[in-house]
Amino acid sequence: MSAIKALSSAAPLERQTLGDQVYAHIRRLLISGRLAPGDRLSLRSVADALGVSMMPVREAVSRLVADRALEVTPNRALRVPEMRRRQFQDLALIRAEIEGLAAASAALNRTASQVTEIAAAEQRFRMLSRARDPDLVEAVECNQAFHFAVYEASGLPDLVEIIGGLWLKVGPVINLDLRENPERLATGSAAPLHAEALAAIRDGDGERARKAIAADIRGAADFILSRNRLPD
Amino acid sequence: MSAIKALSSAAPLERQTLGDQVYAHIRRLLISGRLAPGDRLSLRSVADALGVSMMPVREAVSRLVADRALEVTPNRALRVPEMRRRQFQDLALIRAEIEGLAAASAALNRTASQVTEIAAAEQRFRMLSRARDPDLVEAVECNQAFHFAVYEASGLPDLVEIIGGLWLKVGPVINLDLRENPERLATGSAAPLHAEALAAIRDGDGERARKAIAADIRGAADFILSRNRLPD
DNA sequence: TGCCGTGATCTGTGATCACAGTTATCGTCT
DNA sequence: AGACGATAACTGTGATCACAGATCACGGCA
Repeated sequence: MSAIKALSSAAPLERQTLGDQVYAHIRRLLISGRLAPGDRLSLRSVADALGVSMMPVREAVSRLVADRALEVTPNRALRVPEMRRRQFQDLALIRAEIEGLAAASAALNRTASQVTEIAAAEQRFRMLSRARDPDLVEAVECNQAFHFAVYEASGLPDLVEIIGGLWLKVGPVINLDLRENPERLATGSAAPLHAEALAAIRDGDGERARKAIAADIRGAADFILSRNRLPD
Repeated sequence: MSAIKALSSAAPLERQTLGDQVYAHIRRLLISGRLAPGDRLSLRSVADALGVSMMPVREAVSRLVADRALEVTPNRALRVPEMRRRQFQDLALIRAEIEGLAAASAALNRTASQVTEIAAAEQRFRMLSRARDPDLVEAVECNQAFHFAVYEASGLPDLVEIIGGLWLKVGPVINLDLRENPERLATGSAAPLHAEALAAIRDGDGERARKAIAADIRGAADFILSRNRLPD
């Protein structure tokens, strides 16, 4: 009996179906901006590219369509949705509020190890934004790592999931912009606001953390809106 | 050419696939509480019950699983997730903030016709909560209609969608509770808080609307938590 | 040269089959 | 009678086939 106990105790074992893997793959492509608004896909081409059958792709795509991260037009065309200017503004407002809530909650509920993790992510991003010729893909990933380190520290997994859905929508726009305006990394106010958020979370000051994260989100959104690359 | 113009102007034509219909069907069952936490389903039984093949059900279920409205256990069992006490508390906090934001936004952005629609929904709910032997299913639907009339008036469809996902999670718990404690309809503070929210939205007072909706949500959640029917 | 019909090709959607793994049932043995 | 074990039924997952509808390119008519 002890052998069985030993096995069962070491088996969290959440299985990864092929559909889950395909979902994670396309999701990464979207958040990192490698799939840009307007890009078209097809179930069969994705299936061939990933070396799987059409079924797991269908499962993954149906989830992404439900998330509004992809859309199926009435013409049966599958593509990354275009984001209208108005919608991008609205999403920035929503994100500032929701991610601000997560940051405030993180300041109140974070554990010590979470603080060190956030600090490490903040340092990585700061170093990268000061580098002479920063790797943009890495910068995007570092920014994401910092933000979600904060959000995870909120202790509200349902909230983190909602934020993940929001990033899935704005990811293509934000990262496509960063790729075209790399100077924003150095000149933007992201790095100091991250440092401010980290300090607030360390001090347990919820309102200060909320304001820092909200300002970070609004700053990036305002920059992109000023470049006016969005339709409408 | 004028004939073509006449045709194209009258064709929004968003098609409803079978998968969409099955999704909407199961979603209604969940939000109205007819599928309770712990209930088990199977793809084939649902397909047979709805008279369709297994495929549309798979598509609908995969979306609901992504929404955490259903779960597939490692044993390949498909069921409505149990909600832990802590998660329900967290969701109430999140809902108060997010739905409060929607209410505040509604107070600032609502149109005249939206105000009349909200007022109509408020009146229907008030009448029903005062009735001697109220139809519980209808009461649940009226409550939902009022809340979403408010949220729609925010002019933020992305926010409404997020709230829909939250209701999908808490729906089974809330409506199961209401079914077992029908007296809460009359004794609870839902009706006056709805009236307060309506008045605030009519006056364009965002903060008052936010507080009223947040209080409504917290009131219902506190009642359910006091009944202590949730595990953990 | 410009426009429109037409067929080949590709699209997502739905149905059916195959399979490995689990659960439940029933018969058998002690 | 009670516990065990084999077998049958059922589970979600994945692959393959079928189909209606849409797109695109090519060719013929004006």
